[in-house]
Amino acid sequence: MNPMSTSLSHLVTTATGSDIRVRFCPSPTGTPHVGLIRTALFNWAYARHTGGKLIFRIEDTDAARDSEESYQQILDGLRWLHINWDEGEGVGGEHGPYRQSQRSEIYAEVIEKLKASGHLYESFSNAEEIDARNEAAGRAKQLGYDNFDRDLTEEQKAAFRAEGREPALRLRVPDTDLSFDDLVRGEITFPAGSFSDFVLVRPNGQPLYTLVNPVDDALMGITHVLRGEDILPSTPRQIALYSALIEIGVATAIPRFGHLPYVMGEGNKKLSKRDPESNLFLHRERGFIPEGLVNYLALLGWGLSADRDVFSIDEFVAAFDVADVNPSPARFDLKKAESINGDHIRLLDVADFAERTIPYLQTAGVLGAEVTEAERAILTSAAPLVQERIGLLGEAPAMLGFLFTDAASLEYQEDALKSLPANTTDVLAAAIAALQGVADFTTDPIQEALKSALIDGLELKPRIAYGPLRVGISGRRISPPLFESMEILGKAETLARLERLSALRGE
RNA sequence: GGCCCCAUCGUUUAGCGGCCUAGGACGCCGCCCUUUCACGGCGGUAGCACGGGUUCGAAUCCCGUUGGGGUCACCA
Repeated sequence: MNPMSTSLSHLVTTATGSDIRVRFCPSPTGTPHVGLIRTALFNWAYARHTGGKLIFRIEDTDAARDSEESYQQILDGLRWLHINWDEGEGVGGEHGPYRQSQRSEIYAEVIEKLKASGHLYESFSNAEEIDARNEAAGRAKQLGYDNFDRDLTEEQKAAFRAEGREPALRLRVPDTDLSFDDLVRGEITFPAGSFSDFVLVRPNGQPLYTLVNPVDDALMGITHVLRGEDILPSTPRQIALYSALIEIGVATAIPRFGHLPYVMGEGNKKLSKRDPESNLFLHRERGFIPEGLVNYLALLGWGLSADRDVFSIDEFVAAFDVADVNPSPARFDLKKAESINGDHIRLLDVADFAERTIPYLQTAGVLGAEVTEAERAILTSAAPLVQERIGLLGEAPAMLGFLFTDAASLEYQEDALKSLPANTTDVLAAAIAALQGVADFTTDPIQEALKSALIDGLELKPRIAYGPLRVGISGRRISPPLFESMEILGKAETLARLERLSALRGE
């Protein structure tokens, strides 16, 4: 470390184990993004793993963009994924209120202390003036603020006020290098001059995120800040603020920071709110189950072990350590996510699986709001048949729909009809004749009867023989296993369906 | 442009100096199982960005280059 750098390491928290306090502090704007949820998940897992606490705070200081609806959606999403918290909105705690919009007096007090101690100063420069000065000085204008107002005299300030201008408040940052030891990236140093005095309070007295976020973390005793890597460049400023807060007695220590890698979309860009895959609820609507999505999200920048990537939430918590997070960005791969989800669906207890398909069947109109005993019985019989062939619960309606209708209303899919071979009528006739003779209408006898009539008798290939039957009973080319499906439908219904298709073909 | 971060198969991840002629998973391609589709099983495809060092030995450490990303707001 060079002699010009400031070592603040003695001010950094030493909290470990159950003294660890992490937080999730979303800004309620829009629908929850999977990247946001991944951040929540890692914070949660770290708290649970260490026995520490997770604090849930709402950063609603942007009245123009924040909405109650978005807040409700965040709650909904967290609850769905079983992410709970120990302190904060909804559960209370000794550091409340946990909504920044309700903490104005607290900020006002901190601002006063910061002003009194000389850490803040009045800045009258506006953006145009800053640009103009940079240009005049031959400095790139992207360099931003030049600390121009640091040493304004009282006369100069009075002159600005006389013009009717009101000052913003900036923090005086140290003119030295600033380093910190990132939990996922290791030592990071920002050279002196690469970060400048920044605005904490608007001229109208409104505190900005730059102030309230660290102040709340300090007041709430946050020890570990796990957040997206997009705010990595602002960390030196925050550390500067922290050291000021410690001096005035508002903070006791600087937290440790861990910057989580981005969640990427297609190409080389961050998964944007515009990308449908970024929408948490879209995944739920399509039939991701919490176990599957949590597992996949955990895989974005972390791994359980060298040879396993399907694991339970408990296993995740038991093994998770932010130090093991991979610093490079991860791409959200829907195919892989669905595969993981399918594995979790297969892991479900069959009754649980059946229960979870109900909302999807209702949304699709396959089942009504009230599920009858008869429907439930059908679902119970059919669940094992589809559980191992879908990756998303949203596939259930298409797979099971035919079981909840009758011969007259069954709809045939166009591609299914097209797949019918020329001798369909003969196949159907032979199958009907064979099935009429089956007394015990269960899978095995059904299979035997059809095999002997169609495969042995007519010498058909299974594909040719059973294809028309599948279309006849399900209306689709793809369905749960045929004989089992016939058993569930029952003899009369099965025959009625085969006859209807036969009649249709006879026309 | 300044500053910062990142860099192993198409994707994700293992690897933290010798176990690596680089392992797993998804995807893709074959084959098997089979009443369709799946599931499952077997096999295959494909990667250490480049260049210098350090070392007996480098995917692993250091430096540089290149590439990608982020950030430079009186948004959060």
